[in-house]
Amino acid sequence: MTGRTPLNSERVVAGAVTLADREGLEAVSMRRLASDLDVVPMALYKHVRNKEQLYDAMVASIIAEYGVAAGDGSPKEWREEVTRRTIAARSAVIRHPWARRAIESRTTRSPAVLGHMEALTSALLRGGFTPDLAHHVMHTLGNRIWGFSPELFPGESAPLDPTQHAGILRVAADAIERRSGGTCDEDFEFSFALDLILDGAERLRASGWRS
Amino acid sequence: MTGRTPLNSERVVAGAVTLADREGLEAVSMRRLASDLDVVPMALYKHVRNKEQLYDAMVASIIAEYGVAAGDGSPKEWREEVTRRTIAARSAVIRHPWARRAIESRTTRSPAVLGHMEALTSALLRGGFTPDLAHHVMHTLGNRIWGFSPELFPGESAPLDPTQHAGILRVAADAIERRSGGTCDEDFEFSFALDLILDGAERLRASGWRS
DNA sequence: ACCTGAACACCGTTCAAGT
DNA sequence: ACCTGAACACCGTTCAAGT
Repeated sequence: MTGRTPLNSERVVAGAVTLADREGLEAVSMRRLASDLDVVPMALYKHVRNKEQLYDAMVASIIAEYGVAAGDGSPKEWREEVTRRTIAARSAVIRHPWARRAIESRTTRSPAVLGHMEALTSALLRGGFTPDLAHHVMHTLGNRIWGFSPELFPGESAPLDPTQHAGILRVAADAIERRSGGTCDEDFEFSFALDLILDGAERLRASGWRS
Repeated sequence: MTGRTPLNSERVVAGAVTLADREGLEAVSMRRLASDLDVVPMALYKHVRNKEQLYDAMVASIIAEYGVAAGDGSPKEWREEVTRRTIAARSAVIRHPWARRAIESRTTRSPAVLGHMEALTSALLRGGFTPDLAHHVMHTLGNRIWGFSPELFPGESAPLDPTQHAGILRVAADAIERRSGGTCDEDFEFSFALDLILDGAERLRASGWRS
């Protein structure tokens, strides 16, 4: 009964992704994954060199989802292209909450990573940006190109009580929480930031910016 | 000889920071820290509840450096204030390379975290931003308020060879690496992004932006 | 009352012994 | 040649036994 379906790297990686989706990244240990796959721990080492390389493969499989979600139809106007791919990345990262930490922990430039960066860069170049300016704009977009919405305000759940935090101003607490406008809408924040940055980029491009 | 200087929470946290500075965050284990402090592992639990709380304390001690580095003199014009504090944060994070991962792993809103957010928010409010717009601008600055410069291009060391990556365009590879302008200057990228975002913020403020 | 050695339930990975 | 149980060197944390 053990090993009915023979193990291969795809099954290993898919198992790791499923496990991370269900119980978080910290649940993904070689031993636990092996037991989920009904296999002895050592068997995994036939298909992945070590745990680091397993993480690499998990990240690659998530980034592959970016392109799929982006549709990849006919080439669009640069701004639409950048927006579409970035939002696609964001939706993949939202589907796999562990992906953010996993992506940030990687230090190797995988083909998947490069492919995504090239798609965005090419859109900017086609849109008339110089290589220099395109590079700076990519940096300004920063982690947002990976679909990360900076979680500025960890633990949003508990309301911020100024009386509990010595000296914090009521008006500042309100601004931090944006209590006036109800709860903070992450989708809105993401596209607000994207628009502000792309507006700035377009302005620099149009004015012929040089370093 | 063991326990010559009696242990206290400050010594525990300082020891953890030193250890992380020297050997990285992953070297900070309760057992290893205990042995560095010439103490039995269990002794640490008298001063920190568990490892999570030790991380909390390490992060708090780093964020405390932000304010120190920022000088905290007389109140400045909003843009100078935001820039100064953000750069101060960046320099602290550069001094402690593990800090970024540690800060991002925290989920509780500590007084140190709140204090930094309040200082930035207050500067914006004093500068004439509405609480709403101040909130959105904070989101747009994103992780940069913690001094993180998004490491877009992991493994920058090895030059990007287009012939090794199927289909990547030479011109895109150049833009990604910015080979034309020499190596990528992280300091320049950080202040370029900061300026672009603060320019955009100021424009929205001046035009009386409303959602 | 305080302190701590041993134990528990885990890790990632190696390696030698078994088929 | 392949597979894998046991082992190694670690974890964080608990707990009971010793002073």
